Amino acid sequence: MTARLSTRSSAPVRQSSVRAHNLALVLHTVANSADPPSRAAVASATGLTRATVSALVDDLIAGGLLTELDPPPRTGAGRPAAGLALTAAGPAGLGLEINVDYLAACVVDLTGTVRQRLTEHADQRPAGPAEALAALGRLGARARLAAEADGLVLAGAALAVPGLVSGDLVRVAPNLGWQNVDAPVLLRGVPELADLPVAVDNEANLAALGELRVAGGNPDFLYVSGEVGIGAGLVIDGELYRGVRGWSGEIGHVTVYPDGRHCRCGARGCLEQYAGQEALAADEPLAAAALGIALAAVVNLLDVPVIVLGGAFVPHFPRLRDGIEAELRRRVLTAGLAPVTLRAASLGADAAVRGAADAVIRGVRDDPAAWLRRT
Amino acid sequence: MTARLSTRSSAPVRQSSVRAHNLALVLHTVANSADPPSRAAVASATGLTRATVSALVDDLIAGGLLTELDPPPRTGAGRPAAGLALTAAGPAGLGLEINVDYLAACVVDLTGTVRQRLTEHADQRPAGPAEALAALGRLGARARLAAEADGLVLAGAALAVPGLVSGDLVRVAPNLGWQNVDAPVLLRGVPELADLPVAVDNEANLAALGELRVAGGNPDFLYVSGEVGIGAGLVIDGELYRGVRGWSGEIGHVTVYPDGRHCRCGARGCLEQYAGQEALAADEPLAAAALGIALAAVVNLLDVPVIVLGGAFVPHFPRLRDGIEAELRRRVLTAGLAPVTLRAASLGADAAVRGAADAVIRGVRDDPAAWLRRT
DNA sequence: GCCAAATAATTCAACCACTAAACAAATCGT
DNA sequence: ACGATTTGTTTAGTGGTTGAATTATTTGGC
Repeated sequence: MTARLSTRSSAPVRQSSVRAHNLALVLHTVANSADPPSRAAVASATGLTRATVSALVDDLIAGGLLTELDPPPRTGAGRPAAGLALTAAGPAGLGLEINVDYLAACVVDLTGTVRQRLTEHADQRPAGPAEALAALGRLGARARLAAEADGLVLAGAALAVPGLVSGDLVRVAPNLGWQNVDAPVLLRGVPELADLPVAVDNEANLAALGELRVAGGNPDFLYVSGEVGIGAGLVIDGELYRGVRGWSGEIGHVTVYPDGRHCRCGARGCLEQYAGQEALAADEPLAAAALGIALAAVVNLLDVPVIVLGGAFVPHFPRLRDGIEAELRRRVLTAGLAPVTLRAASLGADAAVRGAADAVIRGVRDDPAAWLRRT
Repeated sequence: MTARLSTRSSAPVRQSSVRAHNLALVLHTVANSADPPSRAAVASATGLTRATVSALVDDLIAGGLLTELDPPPRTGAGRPAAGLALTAAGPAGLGLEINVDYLAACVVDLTGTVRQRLTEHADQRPAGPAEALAALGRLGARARLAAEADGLVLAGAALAVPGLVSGDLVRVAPNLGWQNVDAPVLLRGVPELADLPVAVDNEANLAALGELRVAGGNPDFLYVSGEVGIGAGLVIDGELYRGVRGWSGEIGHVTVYPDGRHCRCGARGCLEQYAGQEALAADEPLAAAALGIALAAVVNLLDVPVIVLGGAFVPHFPRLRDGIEAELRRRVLTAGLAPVTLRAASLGADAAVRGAADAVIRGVRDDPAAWLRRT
């Protein structure tokens, strides 16, 4: 079975694209193998010939993305295989997060291991964007130095923000009081980060990516993040769905009770009013029902088989679970055909920073050819 | 700019995949050009060289997908260009639709022109699946014969059903009273259709595809179909999103009033109870508000910029518009940043059959290499 | 009327990436 | 010690794209 290339892309395909794709394919295969696979194992897993895999692996080793393991795992007859693994001392991603009451930075290497982790607790609202991001940049610079001392090379950075992001611009971050902030420029004002490409994304989106990495299992789920507001990251087929303008996942403002409580967004009956952090802290009895109603809408619309509750929902999960599941059973049309799985996130408060760092190395994994070209 | 091949596909890529992709690229370029383009124009539009385009075009002409226009459009100095266009007498798609009170068949050629159109009005519920599909098959056979008399060759058929479909199986079609019907097998029971590949999909999904073709413009929209029930087809980046199990788009059972009217699905307050065909016919005052609440949820979750109301909503659109838009302005978080466009469908009752036929030729357009290989 | 300029399309050598098959290397079992 | 077995590399061959040169066909100036 040969691949159907995505038709929508209106760019021509050359031989070099074939190589780029197959490099990524080999890298993914190695990354997703339980044990370090041999070149031959990769070949049979991918459908490429051993000759091709050898050539690709040579490139990946030369580029510092793969390593040949020293003590070859020996099994049965035949020439012993050389095990392949992702390089730990290669490209790494810098994750950054700003939120109402803390800053965080985190470095993750190609294998997904967290190599550095720094946090700074302080109210970020009074400082304003320029100052807060400068402080975050300094935190990131410290993490970078420490990581580079370990032999890592940063491939880029990603910033998690609690707000709406278009492209690289933070359009609105209500809880920070920000509007139209060009975060990458401000971050790169810190000299030690000046050379890094910086991406910006919504906090819930990146947290969802973090959960995807850790959960490992299902590549289709909705991650619901309970912070001051409620946001959601939708992962479809292992890929984050950001929406046309990048403003998807605003589940906190889905209407659950049309004539209900007034919300700070101007509407009435938003989910946030019944299941936001304040409502949860007040032991709000309607929280589970409200969540169930909103989540049932998501499942009816999108046929998502798994829902992951993260952030502030995690400690409340045991209390909320039954109520949510009851509403899902009742309100999801296809509940009888296949149940919806509900679970708590496995990552805690650092899901977003970690997801941000993950997003960077995911970029390297998905397009290793770009990394090899870099020199 | 060379293409980033989709990384998710875990299949290897060979040179033949490159050709397959570039064949599709050339075909799309010709299809989307206002005037019949020359090979040179296609080359500069795609980024391929003229040599490559010539070779690809030769294949497409030999395979009957493209035609060289006879009277070459002359412009300025230089050798006159040979205009390229999709072949009208080439592969065509057979669309089939079964609904509560009618059967329909329709043949669309590669250029998107409807070449045959047959309808049969009758209540399909008493007959049962086997008989209803046999009747539909006979209707399709008549359309096929007429089309083949015009020199068309059917590339396949697609069937639109008002119900939940997994793979090729109709799991539930409540309004028809069907359960677990293997529609392709029953349809191919009609000898004249025995050789056709038959795909099955939800009626709203296919109607959305039909609308995509006709609308031409925006490749991101939600199509909401008001039939006996309310379904929705979500088109993202020109591609239909079907959900993990194919059960997306059940907007009719999104909750709008949690303690509202009882719905036949067992839940309370479903949209269908306030904006279904019956409610519309009864001049239901809550219809616009209910639609607005449900649609706002979709936009908050998915950031869809355009909503198209089709089916039974079309005649009621002028009456509903203001009410829906008011709710959207109020309840969509990003309404202030960019408005949501609401419009009535441009296709009428035949959207689904037509979309079904379109889906078939879309398959040919997206993978012309498969068609060329067929012989 | 003829030649130059211009544009379209084709031809051909070179290149790149993959395949298939033969070959080399390294181990196990007897 | 030797064959069986499996891994990894080498080499020739194939398919597909590129780029430059070539051929084809028109317009416009003199």
